Amino acid sequence: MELFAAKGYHSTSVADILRAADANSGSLYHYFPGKQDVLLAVLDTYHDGIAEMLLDPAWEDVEDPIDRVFALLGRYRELLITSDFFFGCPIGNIALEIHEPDPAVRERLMANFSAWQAAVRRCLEAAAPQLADSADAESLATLVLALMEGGVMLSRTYRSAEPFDRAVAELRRLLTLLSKPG
Amino acid sequence: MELFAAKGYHSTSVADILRAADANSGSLYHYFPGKQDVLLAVLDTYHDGIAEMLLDPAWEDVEDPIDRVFALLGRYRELLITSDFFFGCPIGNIALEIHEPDPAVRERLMANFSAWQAAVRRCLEAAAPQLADSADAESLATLVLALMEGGVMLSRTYRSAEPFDRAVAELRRLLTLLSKPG
DNA sequence: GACTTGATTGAATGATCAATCAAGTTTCTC
DNA sequence: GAGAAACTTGATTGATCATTCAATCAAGTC
Repeated sequence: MELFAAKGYHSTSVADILRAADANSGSLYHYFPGKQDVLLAVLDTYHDGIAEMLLDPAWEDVEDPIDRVFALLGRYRELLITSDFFFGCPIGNIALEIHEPDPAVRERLMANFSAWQAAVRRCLEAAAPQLADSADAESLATLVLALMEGGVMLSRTYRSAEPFDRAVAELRRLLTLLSKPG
Repeated sequence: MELFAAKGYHSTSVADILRAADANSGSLYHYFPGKQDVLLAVLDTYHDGIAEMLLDPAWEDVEDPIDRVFALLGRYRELLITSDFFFGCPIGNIALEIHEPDPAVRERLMANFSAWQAAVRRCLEAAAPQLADSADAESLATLVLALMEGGVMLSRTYRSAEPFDRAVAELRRLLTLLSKPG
């Protein structure tokens, strides 16, 4: 079902899904009204599994909230490297691929983005004591998400971790500058 | 020819192109070997016209190099708003849409990204006297590009300028923190 | 053991796609 | 102005797409 992540929505034919699932078209259309509903189910699965599939593994050995932000970003870096820059962020891919998204699709995309961003925001709120009072967790979390999506896009295009690493390095610098002295 | 920006590459059929160009299929295939070569020509046009079409208009009344960075970002914000969040960054769209890009396509995408980033880098280099010595123009320019692409992606999905504005606000903060005191 | 229900099969459908090509028209060349 | 080259036309092709559907099958239920 993670074909959409690899090939995108439009480029993944129903035949591809059937082959991957080892099923027949009739079966698919018995369970799903159409191809888009398969996408909805995939997006819901992502959303429901963000903790178990993404956050928990990334944060297993990381306690410090700021380190957790970078551990999360590290997951995406790792995915880029190990897939030879083939896989990026599945949500981001679909978000840019579907240009006039159905309300149901857009709703799921937003929910996924929001859940990711909320996880980062909670980290930054937990790190509030270490940060300058003027630091805005919500706004910073948006920056982290935008930077991750953009960084993944660039690194995938260049087939090099360098753009991603540079963007993350500058985020590190921002958070360092926002750290309370002492 | 800017259909690709609106609908993306795959979603733009050759028939769409023909209708927009008021031409027939035979004419198109007289000038282009195939659909992908139309995309290459569009990407080259973007690349060749980045100064006249994007940078010059954005910077007409802006001299300060840091202000120019934000004026450039403001262009994308404006495009989002005026198109009712329909248009984003055409290069970013295609970069994420084409998952296994032909080398010729990928080369053009990289060239477009690099030209954009170089323009920002030159601004930051011109602003070097105002900035802390440790500021890295190349790395910061990558951050600006990633942030723009990610911010546009989010704002398009949410159909709200808020994510874009938040990411830009945090960039502003970073550059403020990097400014030399006095 | 007759009947119902839900799941599965895979060929068929019709739409759409990029690309082709033979026939026609314009423009250029001398 | 004749002939060649460049360009245009639009119907056509074959591939691929999402979707449908009549049929078969397996597992309960009374």
